[in-house]
Amino acid sequence: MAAPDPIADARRNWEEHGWADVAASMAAITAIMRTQQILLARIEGALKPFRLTFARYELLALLSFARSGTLPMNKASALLQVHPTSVTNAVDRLESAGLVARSPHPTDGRTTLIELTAEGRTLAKSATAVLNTDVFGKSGFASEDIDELIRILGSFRRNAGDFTDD
Amino acid sequence: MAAPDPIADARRNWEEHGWADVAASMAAITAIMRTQQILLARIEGALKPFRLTFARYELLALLSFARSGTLPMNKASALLQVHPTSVTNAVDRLESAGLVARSPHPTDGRTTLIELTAEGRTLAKSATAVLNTDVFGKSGFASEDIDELIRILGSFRRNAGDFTDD
DNA sequence: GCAATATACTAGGACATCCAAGGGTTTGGA
DNA sequence: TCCAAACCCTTGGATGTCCTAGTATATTGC
Repeated sequence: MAAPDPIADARRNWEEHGWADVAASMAAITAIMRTQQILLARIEGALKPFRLTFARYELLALLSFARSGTLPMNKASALLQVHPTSVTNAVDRLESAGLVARSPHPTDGRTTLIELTAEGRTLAKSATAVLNTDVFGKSGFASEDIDELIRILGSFRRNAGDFTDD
Repeated sequence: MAAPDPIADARRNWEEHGWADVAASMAAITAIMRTQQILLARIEGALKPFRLTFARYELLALLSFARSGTLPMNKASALLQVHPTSVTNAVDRLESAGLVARSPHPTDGRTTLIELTAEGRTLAKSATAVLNTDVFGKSGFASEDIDELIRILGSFRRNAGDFTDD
């Protein structure tokens, strides 16, 4: 009836095959991968009733916090840290659902602005409430561990060039 | 020239909109998502010369550690913690590349065994060496932080039902 | 022994991500 | 002024993941 930890198994395999020096690092990275998978599944589950995926939700949330309620596509791509084509894809679907609208940039003909519709704003608010209550509010992390995670992962991301201190 | 941290921005937004109680949790979870994205990109980059993706590499590595060099599809699905159709997909491509082979289970007609070919075993070994040297060996995590991550994420995964202590 | 239930794998479809390439718009240096 | 380089978005293609069926094989219970 035992359900052993596949990551602990992998670590043992690494150690037994001459890679003991990187076994812990491998285990930590694999654990991050798996944790992300679990969290993403929870998030997608919470968003399902809203007919939203996490990618689309993130875009809606980003727009809802923008002062003007609009953002250029490339800005959204940079802030969400995803490929521009992923934003195109998300906007296509959100636009079909009537949650956002595209409009040309007033002065730069290359740029397209994304704008939240009233319906999009309402849905973003509802989805955020559910996400906060059902996922973030019940993450399963101890609160000291949350601070540790933010510190460790923040250090990693800064080191990876994800952002710089101004 | 500042490149502020998008996650810190999001956390501020959360706090300013009445969700201060879950803002830290949101930030930690978002950081996990982003860290996974960065790590996955590194891994895929390291595997590119081998014409392998991470999903396919994981399957090869798993097979290379199996005593007999073979595993039933359902076993692989359970150990990799992915959907059975994902394994079907990976095996299809690995089989096309001549790295694994399917064979019927000797006693259970429902089951298909995946077997590593000689070529697959060689490639797995080379890819592992590169991954260990270029990714796991240069993760960018402090070694005390690696232990912390393993502890925190291990606790989370156990809590999430990912595994049980025997 | 045979029908009902359970298990294993695969086919088809929806989504998301990235890369490569193409067409339109701006910008900046000759 | 004018054209090349830079920038922005979209299309098309490859992968991967999951879900929902559907087919085939095993196991169970009466």
